[in-house]
Amino acid sequence: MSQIKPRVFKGARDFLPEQMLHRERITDVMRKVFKKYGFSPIETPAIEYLDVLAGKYGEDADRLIYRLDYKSGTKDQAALHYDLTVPFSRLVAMNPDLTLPFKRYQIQPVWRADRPQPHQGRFREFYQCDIDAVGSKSMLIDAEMVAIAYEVLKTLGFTTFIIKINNRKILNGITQYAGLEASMTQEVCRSIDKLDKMSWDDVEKELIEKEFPDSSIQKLGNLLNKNLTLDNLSEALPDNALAQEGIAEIRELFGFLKELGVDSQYYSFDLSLARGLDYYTGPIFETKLSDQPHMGSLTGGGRYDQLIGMFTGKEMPAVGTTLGLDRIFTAMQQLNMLEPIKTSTKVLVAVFSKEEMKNSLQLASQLRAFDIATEIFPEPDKLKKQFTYADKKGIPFMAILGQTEIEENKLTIKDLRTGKQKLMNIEEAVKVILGNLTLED
RNA sequence: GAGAUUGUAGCUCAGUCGGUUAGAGCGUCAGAUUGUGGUCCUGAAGGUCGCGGGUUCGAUUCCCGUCAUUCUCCCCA
Repeated sequence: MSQIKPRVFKGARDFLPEQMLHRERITDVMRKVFKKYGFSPIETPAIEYLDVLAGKYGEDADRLIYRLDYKSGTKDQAALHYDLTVPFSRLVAMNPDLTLPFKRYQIQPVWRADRPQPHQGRFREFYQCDIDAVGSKSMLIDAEMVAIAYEVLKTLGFTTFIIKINNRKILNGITQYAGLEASMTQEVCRSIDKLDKMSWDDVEKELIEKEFPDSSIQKLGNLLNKNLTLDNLSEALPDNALAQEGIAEIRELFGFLKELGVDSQYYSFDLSLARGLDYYTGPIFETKLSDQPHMGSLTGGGRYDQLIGMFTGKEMPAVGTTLGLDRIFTAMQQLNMLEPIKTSTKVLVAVFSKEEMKNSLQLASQLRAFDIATEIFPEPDKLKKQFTYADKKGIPFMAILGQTEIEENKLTIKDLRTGKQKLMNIEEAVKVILGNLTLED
């Protein structure tokens, strides 16, 4: 018989319970925080018409969209969504009667056809956990994006992250100040972006290689060869309306962050942050781990006031951010933040014989009525085997209900972690399993 | 897309300066008084040495190609 070699698609992964339990916990934290700020869930199809997606992200990213063979080359060509922001914008365009501001969250996988790099948390299939709000230009919404990212990461136990904040308007202003075409912003940003890894001298060399005019490079150098604060930058560009507008926005945003109670050691203005996606128009943010520099950004987002207009012809302000589940999960693995766990079952009810099975089933029902995650061994078997099963799965308690217990109308509970066990009634057993009572010797 | 790295048991890796039956640890399974696991002991199963070709009396080992993997750059969640 011929066999097919089982394999997973490159850059995609299977998740076993020991991973999924953690991933679910992470998204549970997110959902809770998202809802706390008034965001409501939506979902959009994994598949979209190519023309909905194409031309929104920029040339490089467009190439990474997974196109589907189905009806290739026609207007109806399909593709897997590359992110959740563009499909969401499409949805907003198709639902003009949404009550504004509309705040939604969306947790779904997205697909990108680039080279996987697991160590950096880079995959072809990965989950984005998006929050976006449309219909308001208020910097308070932008601040909420940062506040939510902060709260989620903090709750998960991260201590070394930094949310970098910049503004597309400032970057455009700098390009303008350097006497370059607006279309060059992307290229300038690409070099500016490297300032967190390279010195200005090295970036300058690169700009020379890219054949930027000397005068422009010099002007860029004046701004970039030192770590500029927002105030320094403002003083350096007194006549640049674009940059000043961007600076004012960031100041307002920072003000809101302070009032929202976000600890200022976890965010900062960073001129070297230059997010590549084409659709950003205002503030942009990105989270890095200072002790995991190889790891890609954990979160990223920004304001995109023009994107929805590409579908409606009418400008509609919007801002959002995405929390990268796979990045967060991978970082937590690498930082040993995840306790090994294989199951959420709290107790395994042993089964002695066919006759005593109904007693075991009854006990299981009683325990479940107390919301205790209970498993029952599916058939009578040697106790040893049932213990081994519980031990391997990491189930903390065994409930033993044999002839002796049944006669006394009690049961034996054993804590597999300590090895202690005791004959008791059901009420007592519930307390022990829930951790409200400790087994004594 | 550019460069580098590695490919031997389910996993992590030894090893053969080219030579007969390729090893270990962990894991898996089965035993040691049929109401007690995780420690210990005994035993067992499990490998076309990535694939194709070349050199050779002989290749898992050397050479070429190929596929795959991982890492760095680029970019991103």
